[in-house]
Amino acid sequence: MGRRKIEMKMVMDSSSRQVTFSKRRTGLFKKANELATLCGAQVAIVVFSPGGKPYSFGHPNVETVAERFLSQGGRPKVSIPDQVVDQSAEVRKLGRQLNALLKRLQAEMKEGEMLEEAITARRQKLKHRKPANELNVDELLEMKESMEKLREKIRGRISELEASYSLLLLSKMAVQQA
Amino acid sequence: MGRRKIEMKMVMDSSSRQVTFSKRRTGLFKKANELATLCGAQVAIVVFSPGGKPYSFGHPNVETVAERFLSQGGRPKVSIPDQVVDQSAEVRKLGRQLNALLKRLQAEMKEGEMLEEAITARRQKLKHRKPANELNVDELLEMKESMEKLREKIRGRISELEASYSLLLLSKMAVQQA
DNA sequence: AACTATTTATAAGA
DNA sequence: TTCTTATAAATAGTT
Repeated sequence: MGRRKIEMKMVMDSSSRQVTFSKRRTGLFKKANELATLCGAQVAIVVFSPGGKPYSFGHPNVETVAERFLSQGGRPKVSIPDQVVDQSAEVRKLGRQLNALLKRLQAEMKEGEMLEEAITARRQKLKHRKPANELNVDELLEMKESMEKLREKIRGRISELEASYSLLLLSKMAVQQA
Repeated sequence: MGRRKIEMKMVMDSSSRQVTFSKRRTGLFKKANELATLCGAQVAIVVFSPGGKPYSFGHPNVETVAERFLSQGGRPKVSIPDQVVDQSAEVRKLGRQLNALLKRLQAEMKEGEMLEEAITARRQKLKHRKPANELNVDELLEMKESMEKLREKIRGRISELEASYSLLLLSKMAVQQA
């Protein structure tokens, strides 16, 4: 007797389920490897077995995919664990990246501050030529714009921070696959 | 003509490669979904296409898989003495705090957005009573104030983030050295 | 772990 | 991208 069609529902027998998991995980990782080889794509996979054990696959390796995700911050939010790498080194690396992000964020906030000061100064000058309680709408718009830009930048940085943070923690929790 | 066997090498024609990628990525994600359904497994996948676009799959979703790494805490490579177990719990605690901080930060940025919207709305109302290109200084000051408050809050959160992050790394190092 | 009868995935072609 | 089809590949049930 050969293969039979099965219903796409949770396999009830826990023993069969474990066998199915093992076979299909192997198949999944093989497919992933073929996708990477044939197309030059980078792939990272994490799976928890029904028994709760983590397994992972990465091409060329998980850290590379993780770093790429960090640096270009793809729209989808994704996180990855690790295989057999030196964990402490990886953690430090991610840590440095996180710190760099924080520094950039702070620099950008300072920049925003300076923008605001420039606007304030300009407002002071204009005061000499206008009634004290009235201001040009252009000024307000300019200020609003700088505020929006600042917030946009900060929002972007926070997304990056969250991604970095997830990766940092995941890499710490990485477990070697048998 | 139907399917033919292909060599497991990079597909040379870039157009065919793109087609192959698209088909196989679909297949991979389908297999991942079946693995999750049949076995009750949690799965997360990230793929970069040859063109550099990120794709992801998660069951139930990628964040949940990440969280699971966090909460069930994969143990460090080195066997841990009893007292260090408490430390890894401490690491998780700090991790939760850091997450909470990020959430608060985002909430506050949203709040700042709403403030700005309120001001803009009010400005629209005032336009009916004043020349179109002039505005009350009170408005500007109010806007400036809300902007400063927002920035102050964000600055505070970043300090907290940095502190938490440092503690997190320190705890991690302590665990690894033990 | 192996073995196959079948189902499923997919390379080409349109 | 989507569909069709011949065929390669994966795998459910069994040993």
